[in-house]
Amino acid sequence: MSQKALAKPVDLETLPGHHIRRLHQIAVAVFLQETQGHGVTPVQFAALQSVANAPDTDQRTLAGRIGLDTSTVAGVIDRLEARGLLLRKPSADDRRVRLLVLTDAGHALLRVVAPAMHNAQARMLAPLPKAERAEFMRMLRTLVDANNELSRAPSEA
Amino acid sequence: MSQKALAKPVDLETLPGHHIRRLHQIAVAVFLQETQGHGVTPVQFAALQSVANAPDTDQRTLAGRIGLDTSTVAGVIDRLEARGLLLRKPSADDRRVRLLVLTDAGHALLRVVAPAMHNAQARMLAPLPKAERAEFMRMLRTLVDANNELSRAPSEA
DNA sequence: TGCTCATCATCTGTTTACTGATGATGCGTA
DNA sequence: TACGCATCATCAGTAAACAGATGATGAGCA
Repeated sequence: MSQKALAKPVDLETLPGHHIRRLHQIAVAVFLQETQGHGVTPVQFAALQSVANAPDTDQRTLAGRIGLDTSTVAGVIDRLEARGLLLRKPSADDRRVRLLVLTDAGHALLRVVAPAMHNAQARMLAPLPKAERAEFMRMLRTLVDANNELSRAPSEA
Repeated sequence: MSQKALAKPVDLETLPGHHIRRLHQIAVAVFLQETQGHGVTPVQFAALQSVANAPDTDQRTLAGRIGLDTSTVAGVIDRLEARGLLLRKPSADDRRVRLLVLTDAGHALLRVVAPAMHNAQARMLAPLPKAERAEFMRMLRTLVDANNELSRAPSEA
């Protein structure tokens, strides 16, 4: 009876969270492999592309669009600005705000990286039979949308 | 013609990697919410549970089991050891190796946290109709298994 | 036996990602 | 107009996650 109670074994393989973490690691690895040489991370790409799609947005809005904390965005933008890919312009309307715009170098980089990025996305889903890929994406979207408000920077509709 | 070429717009919503990143953020947030007060992260839980399942494993093997870099494991174990949840014992056979074992406190914590962790997993998949949850898990597993060797610390079979 | 090579753990440095706090500014209302 | 509160960006601190390098040890082979 001096035997201490041991924790019940739990198979990590049965836990969704565990696989989601692993898949995220893999997604990042594939992205970096395909875009290697350009020195862009998935998050940096998302930030650049989002600013390209909608110039002159403030950092808070960008954070909402790509699903990041504003403090995380600050760091990401710091690095992109340091590399001359994007600019922070003061806003004429509100002196708290800094509006984001791509530089020519930023646009050029996006154009070069885009095909590699699309390859990465394709490679990631390739192990699923073609018919199941859309299904997987649909479920992924369902889960993200439904739980959206749980992360600190919920994507705004 | 002085017009510089702009990057083609890309909808981030169509990119698997983007949603996978978001879902991972959500999974972590739900886990922390459910286990709040115990101060355990998902990765720390995985490390503890894995050592509980198989005591006396070295850090390299643990890294493989939970899909982490050995350098990442070093940090995770540092924090768990500092909290007295686990011990690094020198191995009698090989002086390079440090074998991991849970302390009583480690076992106790696992027992307390396990139900909360299971709640978190259930909540995460709840937005999918019951019938689709197993399907989602199956696809997840397919993708992770197929791309396993891409991450730095591939899980060993 | 001694050399080379592999292996285990660790360290440094970078990027994401969060919490919680702070400074500067804007805005509504008393 | 002035006060209080909200908002935008940022900072400090902590935790994952990687790459690449190093130190200590083990193991096979000449």
